[in-house]
Amino acid sequence: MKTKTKGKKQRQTVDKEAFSEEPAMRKKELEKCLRHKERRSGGSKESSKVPTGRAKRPWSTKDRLLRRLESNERERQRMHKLNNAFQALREVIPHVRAENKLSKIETLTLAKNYIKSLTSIILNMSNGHFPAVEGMGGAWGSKLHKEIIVASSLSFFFFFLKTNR
DNA sequence: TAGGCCATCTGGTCCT
DNA sequence: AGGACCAGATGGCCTA
Repeated sequence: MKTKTKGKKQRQTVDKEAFSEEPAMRKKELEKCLRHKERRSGGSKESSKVPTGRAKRPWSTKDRLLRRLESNERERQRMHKLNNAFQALREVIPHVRAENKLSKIETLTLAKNYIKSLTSIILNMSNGHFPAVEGMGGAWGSKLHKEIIVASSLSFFFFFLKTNR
């Protein structure tokens, strides 16, 4: 059972704990999963994806379900990590809506604008060359990131020298 | 009540 | 081979 923050909703998850409980419960969850699966596969929209060439695994229905549940759990953990990262980002972005939690899209947009602002501030302060912000693509994650840190440090250093003379 | 936002499930694909 | 990543689907909660 997972509880969402904000008391928004309580969602029933078919997790391994439930799976390993008493047989009646286990059977119920199994049936629920299979029903859900049938509903999806028997839906109006047929999957247009080309089946992979990978050999079919000789797993029983139960094994398949167990692996599915494990996979679900991993995916849940991954999403939780992603949400933690979003939360960490929210906490470092200055914004006016302190009482309302920023949505994910708002967080990303604000972060982008914030970075842009800081970059232009650094650029103005250092008065030197700085790589163009637009069109840098993947470089943001590595090379440019280091350059920003170096530029920030230099800017701060020069600023410090000027103001402490 | 419609629309926005979100968590979760799921199956395909990529990567190690 | 198996885990990570991704995108689509689904359904719940909240607000205007």
